[in-house]
Amino acid sequence: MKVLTKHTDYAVRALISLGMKPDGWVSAKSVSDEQAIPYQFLRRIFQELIRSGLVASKEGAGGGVKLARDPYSIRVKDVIEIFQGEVQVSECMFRKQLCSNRANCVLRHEIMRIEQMVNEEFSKVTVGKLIGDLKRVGQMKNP
Amino acid sequence: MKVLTKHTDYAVRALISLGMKPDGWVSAKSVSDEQAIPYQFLRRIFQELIRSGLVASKEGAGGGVKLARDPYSIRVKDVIEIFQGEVQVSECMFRKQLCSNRANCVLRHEIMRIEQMVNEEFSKVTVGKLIGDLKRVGQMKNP
DNA sequence: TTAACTGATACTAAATTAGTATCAGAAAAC
DNA sequence: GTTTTCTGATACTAATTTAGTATCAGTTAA
Repeated sequence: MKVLTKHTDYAVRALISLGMKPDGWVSAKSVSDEQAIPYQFLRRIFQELIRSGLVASKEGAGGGVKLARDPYSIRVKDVIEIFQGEVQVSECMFRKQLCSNRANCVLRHEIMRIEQMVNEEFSKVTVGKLIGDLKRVGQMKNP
Repeated sequence: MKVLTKHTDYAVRALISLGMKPDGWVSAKSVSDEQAIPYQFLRRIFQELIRSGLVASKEGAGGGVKLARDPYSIRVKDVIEIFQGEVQVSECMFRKQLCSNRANCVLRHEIMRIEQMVNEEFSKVTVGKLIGDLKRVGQMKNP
């Protein structure tokens, strides 16, 4: 069971990459090269991130992208929701077939509890925190 | 982001259904009808559960399936692993590209921590527990 | 011997994920 | 003022996973 898709994976890595170069515009091409992410794929990922307000862009030569917000305000949870939708443990288990009373269903609470916990965990991890960790350990491949 | 697939969803519901009728063999057909799970799909799900040792089967008329183990020993985590493989947050994020030293990577620990937490949560939920909850609330549709 | 079952396996369809390609237009550089 | 470097938008294909169907063989009880 793979929780995160390539979209999310690449997006987080791209955001970290941007967050480590806070001055000026960075081209999608350079991020693509640095992180070994297919260029056209990354372009579309950036477009989503721009639409969602996490990234700002500037057209034309000398343009590019950069973080639009404080790295510590960008949570992995936000990125997941952009590319994979809200975290849902199961669309229907214990909801359609088994429960007649959704509001008070004990099982639903069980499932919701796990959903909430997963969400909380992914909320705790921010791009800023990841950059901090990376700098502390000094393991970023191409800084 | 949907964490559980239909395979897992149906399997858990089928296991609950079996767990609520502990005496004798139950046909796949009756579980299919009761839980509104497509018959042939459910057949294949049972075959997996049988191979994995969670369910026992008996061929021929009067045969069918039943739980092979104590319902409290069957964890949702086990079912997930049968149909969706091990819980993995991300195959490669921070593993291939960013980390030069896997063993000591702080980020890897971050991800691993979430993986472990998810696994623990799904381990806490057993078929027996779910049946207990259901009985307590009396909300199983077709008991 | 027939009806009710599982065992095994091959197959199709739909949805999601991953990746590519192309054209238009903006801005800087020359 | 044209060329180069960039994003905006969008259409497209390929691969993989998920979901579901169909069929035949063999077993057991009535």
